[in-house]
Amino acid sequence: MGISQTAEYALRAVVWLAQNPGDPQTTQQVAQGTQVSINYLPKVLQPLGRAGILTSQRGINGGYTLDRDPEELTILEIVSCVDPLTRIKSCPLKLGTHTGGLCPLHQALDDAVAEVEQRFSQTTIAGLLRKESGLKPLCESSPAVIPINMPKSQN
Amino acid sequence: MGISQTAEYALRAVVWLAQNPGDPQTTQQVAQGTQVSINYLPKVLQPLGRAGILTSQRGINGGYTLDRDPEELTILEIVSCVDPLTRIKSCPLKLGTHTGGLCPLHQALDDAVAEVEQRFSQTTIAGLLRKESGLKPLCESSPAVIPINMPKSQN
DNA sequence: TGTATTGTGGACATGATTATCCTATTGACG
DNA sequence: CGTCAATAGGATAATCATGTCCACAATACA
Repeated sequence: MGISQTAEYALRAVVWLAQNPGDPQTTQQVAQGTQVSINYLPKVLQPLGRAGILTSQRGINGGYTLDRDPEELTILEIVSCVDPLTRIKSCPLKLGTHTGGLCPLHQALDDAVAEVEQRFSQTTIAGLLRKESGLKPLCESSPAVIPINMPKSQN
Repeated sequence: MGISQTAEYALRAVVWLAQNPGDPQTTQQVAQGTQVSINYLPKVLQPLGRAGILTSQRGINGGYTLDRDPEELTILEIVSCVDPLTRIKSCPLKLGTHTGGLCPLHQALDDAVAEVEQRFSQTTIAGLLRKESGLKPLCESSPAVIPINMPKSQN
């Protein structure tokens, strides 16, 4: 169990955009910077666009731009766009309709999810960028070196 | 994002077995009690058997028996058998080999997983059974009513 | 107005998870 | 030893997440 690939990719991309404020980043730029497949990345970013988290612009000098203040943008919002946390609202055994709470097992499980939700809602993108852990957010300060003789369309 | 179906099923089954200590429960009994498909349940329980959490006995009067003290058996152990939490050990972008820690993003994500792991390691099956929340762990105190004219092989 | 650049969206391929079913094997008991 | 009850394990299907590719639409710029 863990975070999905898609959510991982979305977070990486948003961090990348936050690190490059103001100038639109093409799919290729984001893909290289975040090590996400250039083919898959657009699929990941589209929901973020629809949610108003980023803006996409076609044509020359187009690309993706972060459309939200990183100080106000949380990990939770991004994750929710592409792979929402699933809280347990009612006992998954569809036995007699009990309107009360959850049984102890599912309460414990949901508590864990609630805890994660809480954490994610308190972690902003700006917070990540501020953090000085020796490492910049995406592990390297400069884009990956592009191998020479790079075949077509790899990320 | 959430817990996998398989892990859910495993937890339900273990709770069921803990509620029926001492007498082996057949696949059918567990499946009915936990509302898990009778076809899939054995697949879920096998890893638990190999891990020594439960014992399976074939033949007449056979079935599954919990082989561990519920006081010492945690949710984490069960989940780990069938769908382990994936901690982030090193930055998933395989850029330059940095032996340091994680970058802030992945540190934040791993912290969340660590928190869940911690919770799960502190929640014992016996603890769930003790809890008096009005509901018994599997939401009902008695097995589900079996519909008459039940077609073959449904759980 | 034309052309190069860039994201959009759909069709399709691949892989993992979830689920079903069938045969083999084990064990108890007469 | 034979028979019935029960799990083990493999083959297969169905579904969803992930990933690839291509034709199209939009945008900037000359």
